[in-house]
Amino acid sequence: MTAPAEKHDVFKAIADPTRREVLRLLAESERPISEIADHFDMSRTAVTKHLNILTEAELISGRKEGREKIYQLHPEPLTEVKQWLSYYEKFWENKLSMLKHLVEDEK
Amino acid sequence: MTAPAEKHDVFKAIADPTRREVLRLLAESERPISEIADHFDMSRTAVTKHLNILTEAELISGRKEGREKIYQLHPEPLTEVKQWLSYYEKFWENKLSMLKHLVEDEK
DNA sequence: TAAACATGAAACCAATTGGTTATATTTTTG
DNA sequence: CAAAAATATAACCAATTGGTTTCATGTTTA
Repeated sequence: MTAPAEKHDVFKAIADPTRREVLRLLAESERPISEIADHFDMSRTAVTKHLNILTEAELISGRKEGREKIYQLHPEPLTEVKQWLSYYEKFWENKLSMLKHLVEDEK
Repeated sequence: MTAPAEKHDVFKAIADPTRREVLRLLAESERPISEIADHFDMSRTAVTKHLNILTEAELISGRKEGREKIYQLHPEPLTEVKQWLSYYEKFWENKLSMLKHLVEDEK
């Protein structure tokens, strides 16, 4: 009803350091595959597979432009991670407020 | 010099839905292995492996108490994910503020 | 103390992951 | 048009992942 049964969820997509680096590159600017691949010490084909996984998680999308395929960032799915994290923030916020008490007691 | 060369990084640790569920359970309260395992449709041994991975990421820790091993949550490493996310927040902040407006309108 | 309980550890397995090389297709460009 | 450029696709492979079953060990407890 809500999510379209995502094949690769965003948590798995960002689990790989290469894919996180791809996201960082595309945050700077959109890029064709070959330019992305140049940043890594692996084959273009391997990079393409990572791009496919990121695409399935809807974190990026590619459009064909002439003989190139240009990929761009779509950060929206990261909100799911942020929401998940927010549940745990209270645990370290408590420690912060405890710390705040300590600090205030010292005044 | 800083981090002790973590074998399993936190991004990989939270990539698995079973492990995220374990974290949620331990957020409620600390629990022995058998009680954690009762929540899943898999063997206790399989759950133990997930607990080991979470332990290596320092997201949980277990102490032996009699014949039980009690695990508890350590959410601190999640700050690494939060920091990573913060880099991308600027990209969706516009959309979030739109959402905030919607929520506030409902009050 | 014997049985039950909780865990640990080892061996094994299928599927997935992350990579490779080789070949084909489409699109410029000289 | 022929060659170069950019990508796509397929077949393959080793390592990792996520699970299993079996057996051993330490700890209560009846």
